[in-house]
Amino acid sequence: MIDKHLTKLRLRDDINAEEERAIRETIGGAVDYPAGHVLIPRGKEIDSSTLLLDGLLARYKDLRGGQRQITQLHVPGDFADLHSFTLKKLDHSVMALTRVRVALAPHEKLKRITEQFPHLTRVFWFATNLDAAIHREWELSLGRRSAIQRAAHLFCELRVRLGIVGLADDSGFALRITQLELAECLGLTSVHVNRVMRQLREQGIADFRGGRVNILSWDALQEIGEFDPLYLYLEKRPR
Amino acid sequence: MIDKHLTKLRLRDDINAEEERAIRETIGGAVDYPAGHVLIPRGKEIDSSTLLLDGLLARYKDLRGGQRQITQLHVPGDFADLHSFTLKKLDHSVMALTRVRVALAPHEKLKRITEQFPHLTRVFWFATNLDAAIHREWELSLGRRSAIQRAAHLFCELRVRLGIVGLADDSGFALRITQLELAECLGLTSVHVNRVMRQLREQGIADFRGGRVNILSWDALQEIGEFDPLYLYLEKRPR
DNA sequence: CGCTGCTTTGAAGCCCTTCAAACCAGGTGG
DNA sequence: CCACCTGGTTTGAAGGGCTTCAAAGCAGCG
Repeated sequence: MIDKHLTKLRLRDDINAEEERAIRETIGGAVDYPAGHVLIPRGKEIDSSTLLLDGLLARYKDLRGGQRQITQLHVPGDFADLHSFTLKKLDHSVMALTRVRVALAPHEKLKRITEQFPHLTRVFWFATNLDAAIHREWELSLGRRSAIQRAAHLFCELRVRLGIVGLADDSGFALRITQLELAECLGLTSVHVNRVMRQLREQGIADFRGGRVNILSWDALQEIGEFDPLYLYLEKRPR
Repeated sequence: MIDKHLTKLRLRDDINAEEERAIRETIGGAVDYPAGHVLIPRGKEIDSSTLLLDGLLARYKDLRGGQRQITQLHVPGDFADLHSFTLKKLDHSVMALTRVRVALAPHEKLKRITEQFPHLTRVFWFATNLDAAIHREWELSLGRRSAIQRAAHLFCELRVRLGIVGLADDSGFALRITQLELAECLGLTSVHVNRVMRQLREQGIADFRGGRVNILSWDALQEIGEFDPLYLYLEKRPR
C-alpha cells in the first residue's frame, strides 16, 4: 500500500528494515474520497498528515475575487501535508482533483519518530524541503516563464515525478484534470491554456486531451520549458 | 549575536535553556560580505547553513535569457538555507542584497541536534516549513495578484517579518534594494515597478524611496494586497 | 565635474484576459 | 432512443496590463 512512498524515499536515501517498519506502523488504513473533495480546509487544526496512495491532490490558495492558485500537485506516494506536522494548521487547502485514496499518519506517531529515529526524521524533513524546492520552481515559472514555457515545464515535472512511481513513461501519462485546473496551476485563464495546448499540439510537442498528456517530443518539451530536474533531487545524497 | 534568531524561534515555540545552549554551540563566528556577493551558488555541495545576522539576503533562480526570479527575501534572524542541511546542494542561489553579516551552522552539528534534541529538531523543521509557506504565498502573488497588489502584499509581509526583530514599525522600514531587485521579487520589470510605486505614492498608501518604505496607510496597504498573516504563523502553536 | 548606476517618463506593441457564444461529450430521464 | 442538461472545450473579437525600447533625469562619488 505504501510501496510508492517507499520507492520515492529510497530513490533519495537508504531506509533500513527497522525504519520501514516504523513507517508502516505510522500509516493508518486507506480511505477514499471523490474528485472535488476538500480534504484539508485552510486554517483548520489537524492532527495527522495525509499520504496520497492513488489519484491526484492539489494544494491551493484563493483570493477574495474567487481566483484560485494551485501551489503544488501531489502524485501517489507523496505526503500532501507532512508539513502540517510542525505547522499544525495549514495556510492553504488541499483538495482531490480526481478520485483519491489516502492514508493518515497521526502527528503523535510522527512525533515518536522524531524521538526515536533521527535519520528517518531527516528523511521526512528532506521530503518537506523537496516540496519547497518545487514551490520555488513554480515561482520561477509564474514570475518569469511565458504561458507555453510554464505548460511545457509542468508537463516535464509531472513526467518525472509520475515516472518515479511507475505512472508515466516516454509516451506520456494520465492527467485527469480540466483545463481550468491546469490554468489554476499555471497562473493563467482556462481560455489561454486552451490556446497554449493547441500550440503544443500543432508544434508536435505534446498533446493534452481525454485526461492524458501524450508527449510527442520529450526533447522539445524540455527545451521549451528550460527543464532542469536538479530541483527534484533525483539522486541519492551523501549521508 | 543570535538574539534575533532566538526571538523569532520563541515567537512560535518554547526554547529552554539547554536548547538555547545547543543552538549557541552550533552557530559559528560572524562573517561579513558586500552587497551583490553570491554566498551560495546554485548546485554547489555545502556543509553548513547560513544564519543571517544583519542585512538582506535573497534566494533566486534564473532563466537562460538572464531573467531572474527572487523566490524569497531573508531578514535578520532567518536561516537563509537551513534546508541545505537535508538537501546538501541547493536548487537556487543565495546572494546579498545589502552588505550582510552572517554566521555558519555546520551540518555536522545540526545532525547532532537531530540526534539529541528532538524538540529542537522540530523547531528547525518548522522554520523550513515556514519558508515553504512564504513560497506558497508568493506563488499566489505571482500567479493571481496584479502588480500593485503584489507590491502592497510584499510590503505588508516585510513590515511584519522585520517588525518581529525590531526592524520595522508602523511608519515603515529600511529596504535598501533597487527597483530592479524589487521587480525580481514581484515577477515584473523595473519599469513597471517604478510606475506601481508612483501609484502607491499618489494614492497615499506607501512611499518607497531612498532605500526605505514609508507606510502611509497600513489599512489601505493590507486591503490592496489582501494581506492575511496566517501564513506567517505568528502565534505559538500547541506543543 | 564628469562618470556610473539607478530612477523616471514616453510611446508602441504584445501577451494574455475578458466577454461571449458555439461546440461537444457523457449522463439522465421521459 | 432521443431530447435534454451539464460541464468542459474551443473559437472569435476586443481590450488592457505589462513589457519593450529608448532616452532623459538624477544622485552619489571619485
